[in-house]
Amino acid sequence: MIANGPRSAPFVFAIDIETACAVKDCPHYGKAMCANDHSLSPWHSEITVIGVVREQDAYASGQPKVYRPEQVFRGDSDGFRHFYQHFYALTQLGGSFTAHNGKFDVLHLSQKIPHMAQMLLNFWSSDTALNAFVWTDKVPPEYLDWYADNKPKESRKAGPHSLKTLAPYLLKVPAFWEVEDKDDDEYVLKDTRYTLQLHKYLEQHMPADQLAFVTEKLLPWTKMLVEAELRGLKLDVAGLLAYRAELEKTEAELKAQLDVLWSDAHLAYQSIMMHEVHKRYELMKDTKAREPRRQVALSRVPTSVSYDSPAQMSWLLGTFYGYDIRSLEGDESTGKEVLIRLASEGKDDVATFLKWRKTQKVLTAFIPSLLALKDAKDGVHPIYNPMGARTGRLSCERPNAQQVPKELKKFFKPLKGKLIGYDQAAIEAKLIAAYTEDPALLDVIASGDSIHNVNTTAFFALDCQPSEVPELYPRQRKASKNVGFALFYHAGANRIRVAITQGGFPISLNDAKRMHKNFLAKFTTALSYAKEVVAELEGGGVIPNLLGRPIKIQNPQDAYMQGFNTLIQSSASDINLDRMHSALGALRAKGIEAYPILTVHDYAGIEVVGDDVCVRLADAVISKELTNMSLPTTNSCITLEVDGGVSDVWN
DNA sequence: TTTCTTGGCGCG
DNA sequence: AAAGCGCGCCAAGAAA
Repeated sequence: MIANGPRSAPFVFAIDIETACAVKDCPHYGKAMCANDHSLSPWHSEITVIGVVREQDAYASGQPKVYRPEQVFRGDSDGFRHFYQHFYALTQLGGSFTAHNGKFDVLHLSQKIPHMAQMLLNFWSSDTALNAFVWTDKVPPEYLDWYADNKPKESRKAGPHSLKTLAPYLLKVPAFWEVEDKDDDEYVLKDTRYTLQLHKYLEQHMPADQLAFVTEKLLPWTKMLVEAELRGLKLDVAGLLAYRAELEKTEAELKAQLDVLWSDAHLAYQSIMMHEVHKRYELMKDTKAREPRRQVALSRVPTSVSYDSPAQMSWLLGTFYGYDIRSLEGDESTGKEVLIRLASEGKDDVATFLKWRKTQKVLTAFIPSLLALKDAKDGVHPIYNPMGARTGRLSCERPNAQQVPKELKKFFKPLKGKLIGYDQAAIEAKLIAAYTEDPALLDVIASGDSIHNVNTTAFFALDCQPSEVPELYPRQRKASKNVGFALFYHAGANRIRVAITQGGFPISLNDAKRMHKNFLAKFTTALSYAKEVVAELEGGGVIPNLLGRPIKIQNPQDAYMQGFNTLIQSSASDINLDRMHSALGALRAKGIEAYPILTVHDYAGIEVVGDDVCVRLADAVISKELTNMSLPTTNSCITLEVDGGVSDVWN
């Protein structure tokens, strides 16, 4: 079965897999569409079907093939073996493969057939979804609307980079949608065949530089992400549970305090609700049925205000206690901004509520999902999506490693080795400086100072040196830091007002306007360059970012707010991935056992397995590679710097 | 009953 | 005319 003959001309075949929920006690067990997303996770799913299609050409005798690999649903225990043999034979003939979002297929296949993992990465040569995502010539919105309107009710919506959208639009094949039962030869083969056709189409129609960015950069980075997902991290479950117990105690105490502080509000709320029930039932014609139903409704009236409900809290704080819950933007809200202001005005109940919210957030949004997502060995496998953000940044889910609170990071550990992690220092400031060559900004970078210090002197009209700010005006600096880089991206005076006020310096809008002026005067060059970028993008232009990713704003009206930010954000993100990828390559070239395990926008985390000497060497290699790039400017260049080091846990 | 939207908030 | 940008997850409430 394994071909030994001479290699034929290189060719591309397509693969596609379907998966189903394999969690026995999940209501969606066995289904392709699982509301709990089990079918999307290799640690909770089974592969039901694999489709393989190669082009029918001179050297091909290959028919489209379908494999049913797993015993659970089909009883075909030889499926994986047959798939492997076919795959191997194709690669021997000179084949490499394409897929639509191949990260999904490669991840699942690698997890189920570990000995194929390296081979899958080696022979994955094209990805139609990545290509379509990067391609600046998008499917027009009118087509997307038409497509959404004609979608059968039960099907999932097809996104702009979905095969279901791209194949009909670009290849002019009949429209098709996702089906409930994907465990079907025709369905899989249609997807696989269209993927192959789409691959050909995109190779022919995409600009060469855009295609090259995917092939040379984005695809290799994406392969690194597959490795990170497969490896994952280990949860310190005992530590996490202990911490949860602590938090639960705190939460209960805070809630008890609030219940007392607000007992009159709870009573009032209950009586209002009851009153409404009575009113509703007075209108009911059928007087015989009325009473029993009224009693049921009354018994269901909540006895207290729910602290989880923004609407109810708005009633409690705004209506009942008469607090001014208008945000600085002018609209009513129970968000942090308002609460911090009220607390600083001496409202102790609000201060307690703020603490409760913070505790509640960690207790509900993070800890339970981490415990639910862990695999049998306490492993968690954050899944990255290189197409998840318009800017080219990664998004991340199940769990989202990008939003783990600082306090929980220490419960994430590398599987076996040490975690060597580094942040890119001030990458956003450096990129703005490199792009705009603003003298003031270049100065800040060259002197190793922070933009926040300069902002502080500008905002508060201080006459000290920026470097003296942390020493002399720490509180002002903290407030200024709240503004961050927003002003480079067209934030206004009101944003300054909110940020500085939140930082403990209540200021008027006029104060903020003066601060804004000071800022604009300080960085005129940067801002005028940003303006040029915006003008180009507003005209529908394409600008390559620092790594060659083509940047285009689909809706030109958005270019004013998004344009410059997109250029900077995408560059920062791409630099981080590029450096991390390079670090990994350098480690492996030295024979060091290393795994990519974390990436968070400007942070790269690599697990290294080995003795102390090995880890020290790895640390040197990593910090060298992560900074092994300079941002060129006309007269000099800006070097990268990183903060971090070796640790047993994240952080 | 399920699905979608909103407000809120964690992170960069 | 005025506007920081980019995500995912949770609970409540509305819509279906």
